[in-house]
Amino acid sequence: MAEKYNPRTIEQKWQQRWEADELYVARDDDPRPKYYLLTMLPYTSGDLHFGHYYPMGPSDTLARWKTMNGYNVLFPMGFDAFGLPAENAAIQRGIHPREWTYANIERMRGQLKRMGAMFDWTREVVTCDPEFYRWNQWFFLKMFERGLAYRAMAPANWCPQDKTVLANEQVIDGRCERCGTEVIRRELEQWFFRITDYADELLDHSGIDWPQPVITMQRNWIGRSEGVEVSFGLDAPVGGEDEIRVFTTRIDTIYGATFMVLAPEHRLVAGLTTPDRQQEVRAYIEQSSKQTEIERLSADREKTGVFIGSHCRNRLTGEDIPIYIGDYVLSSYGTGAVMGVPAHDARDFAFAKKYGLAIPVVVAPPGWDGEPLKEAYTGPGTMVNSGSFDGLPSEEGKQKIAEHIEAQGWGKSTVSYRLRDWLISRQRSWGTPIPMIYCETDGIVAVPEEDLPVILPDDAEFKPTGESPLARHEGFLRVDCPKCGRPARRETDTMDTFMDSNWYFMRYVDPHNPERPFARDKAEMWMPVDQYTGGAEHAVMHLLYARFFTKVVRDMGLIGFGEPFKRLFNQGQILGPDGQRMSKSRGNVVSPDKEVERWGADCFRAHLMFMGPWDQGGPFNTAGLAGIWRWMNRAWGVVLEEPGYGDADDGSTKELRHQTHATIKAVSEDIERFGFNTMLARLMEFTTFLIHLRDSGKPVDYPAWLEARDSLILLIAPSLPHLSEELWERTGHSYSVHQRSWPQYDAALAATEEVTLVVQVNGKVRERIQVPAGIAEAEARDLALNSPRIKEGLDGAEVARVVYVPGRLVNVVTK
RNA sequence: GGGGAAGUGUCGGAAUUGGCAGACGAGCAUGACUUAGGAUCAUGUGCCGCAAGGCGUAGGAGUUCGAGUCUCCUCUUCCCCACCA
Repeated sequence: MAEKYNPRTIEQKWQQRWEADELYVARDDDPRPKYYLLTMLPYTSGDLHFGHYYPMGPSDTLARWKTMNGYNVLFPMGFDAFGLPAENAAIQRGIHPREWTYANIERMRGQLKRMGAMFDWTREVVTCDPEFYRWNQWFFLKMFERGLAYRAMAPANWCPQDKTVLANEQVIDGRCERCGTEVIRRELEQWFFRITDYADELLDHSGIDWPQPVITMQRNWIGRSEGVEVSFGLDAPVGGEDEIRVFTTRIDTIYGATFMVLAPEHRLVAGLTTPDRQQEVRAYIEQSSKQTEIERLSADREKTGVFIGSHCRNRLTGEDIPIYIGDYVLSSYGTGAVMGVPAHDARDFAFAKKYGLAIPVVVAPPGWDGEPLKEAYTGPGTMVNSGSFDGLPSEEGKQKIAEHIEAQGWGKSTVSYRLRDWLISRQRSWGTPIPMIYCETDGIVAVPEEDLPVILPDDAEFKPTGESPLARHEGFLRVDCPKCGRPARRETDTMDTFMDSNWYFMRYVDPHNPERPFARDKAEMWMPVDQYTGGAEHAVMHLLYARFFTKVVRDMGLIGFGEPFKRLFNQGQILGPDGQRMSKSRGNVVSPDKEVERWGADCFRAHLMFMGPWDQGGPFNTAGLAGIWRWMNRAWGVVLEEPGYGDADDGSTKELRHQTHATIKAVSEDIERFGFNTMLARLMEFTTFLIHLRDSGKPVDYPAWLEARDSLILLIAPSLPHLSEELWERTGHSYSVHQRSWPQYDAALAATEEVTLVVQVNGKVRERIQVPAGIAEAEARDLALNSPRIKEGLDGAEVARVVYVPGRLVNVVTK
């Protein structure tokens, strides 16, 4: 009786040996073709949880499988370490965020190692390490030089009591989470990246193999719309401007524009407000400044607005229309002004109803009889009440009116994007300092490259005062102007942490380079990433920013490609046993550490893979774990306890070899398409087959058994790295199974010799006949038609036609 | 309101191009074994029916010799975005 399978001793033993032997260190000078497999790095929140385990097992399986297929695989890991949770934890515990973060990294690294993945830890990247974030600063300077980083006003959540900026998650029901004061939106000067310069290029996903839903979401996010920017005249110039510009995608409806709505923040509002309207307008603006994101979430909230006393001219109709302000108009989209066409826009319709404005129809719905509309008609139709354009189909009218407006010099066809420039300033202290200096004489001055990195101070005090520790840290704040040498002050804002994830994968190729973010030859050797895996929640933000940044780095001449990730895969999300997202407050958290301790890393990883398709996710259950456990023990047993060898009959040896090669084929195909659950099902079937053969008592052919047994070990190596290594050693092979080649199948042996021919009558299955795989059509038809059950089923009915699917099915259709 | 994904036994799920619905695993049932091991082995397990047979992939229609798969409508669930002019 062989020794029993004991994951605890085996897993620890091999993990130590692999590490000592540097088995998984990727070499730059390896002659094999490269394969860069990247898994999104974890945020250093504390413990490794299911959300981390679920993506890692399958990607490690891929990495090992690629290695066995002859690739020089780069499979790095790191830690996303900047961000608000560290600051909050620091305030709560009265320690520096660094301490908290590095302690978490220590623990998480240990947990990741315990998983037994082939991460190359020599390339670990930690984003809060000055050796990493100095290059964030360097890139920022380069972008500033290129005009891609600029400063502008932008609203932020502001707590008037604490005098601080709040992140969205710090605003609870419109109030500051600390002091409960009502939060207002306040304009602050902040830094932006000009991502809109790349909007059109970012819409182009050709040449990359990404899931269609992600591409669609990015396209919607960028939100390109074609329309016309057209101006409405003002009688008297206001602040030097004598018109109001609006953007519209429905220029065909302009004859129906009966009012104008400006965003409350629009620059012309003050000048256009008449004295008698001052009070009401001021009140409305103040109220809308208190609109928080949360309040704005309700789209079907009543549309409100205030007339500001002035009019502007619809140049096409020649009529003057009233000007309102309304908070449903956003200053950040289009021109911050909207022409109100109540008949053909649902919001404008509601607005006109509420304020008693006219609703003239200018695009007639099909079959319209001239009656007033009960709701806005937004579809195409025939132009009416539109001067010389009457009678045209509205699509054609769009074209004609646009031409007319351009000819008159009232506006032009243009493109508008939903995408806005990327606001990267964060009024936080646990992030990359923005390397800028403000000097009274020289204005905004960049920190000279040789002075990088601008280091986050170690001794900043984190106290719940609501004020940024950097702004209060004299040593950090005070600096001499690099240009004139006079006293100046540093920028105290830090960068959005998406800056880190923009390029961390580039740093992996050359993680310790002190001179550059990375050496060009190493970048060219490893990049772009061949396969990226991660959660779908990053479909737009991270994945769009990283694409943008890669194009910027390309335009800087540092790399020769513009797309960072050739293939993308989104794994699903793992939920608690109750189907809810796991969280401590719900009490449904299952600790992966405990499960690993109990069953071993191999078993736990395999179970997560077996639960269902990787892109699906779903509720975790421990029930099925036992199934994997049993299978692993059966595999252990069948490998180590041999059958009785001898002169086997031809049939059984042939069947054994067929099963072996068919399994290799199926497993290879499953892993290729990330079908880990079906891959494991195939391996279970193969294991059962081998056990039955061994226990049948019949003699088994020695070479065929060895082929089957070794194939089984090799096929489970990517998914059960420890168990396979142990079995490989115990069957007398030389270390390491993870350096062996993936088994190849013989197509002839893998092919089945006999198939089941399904015979139907009028689409209903009536008979199944075993036939040779290569059966000729005529023979199959004969067999089917002459089968007694079919004759019976036909019951004398006349055969109209016979459908034949080669090697599969005969369908007899009666009249 | 817009966009995306999905709905198959008791449960997780399987089903290359439309071609045997329910692989594999869990659970359950019966039996064997002899143990106290998260045992193992055998058999069974979609529903109705004694049976022959019929019915079955959220519901309804359609295309087709044939639909879990394709088309349309309805319902349900999950995710993302959200007044985009």
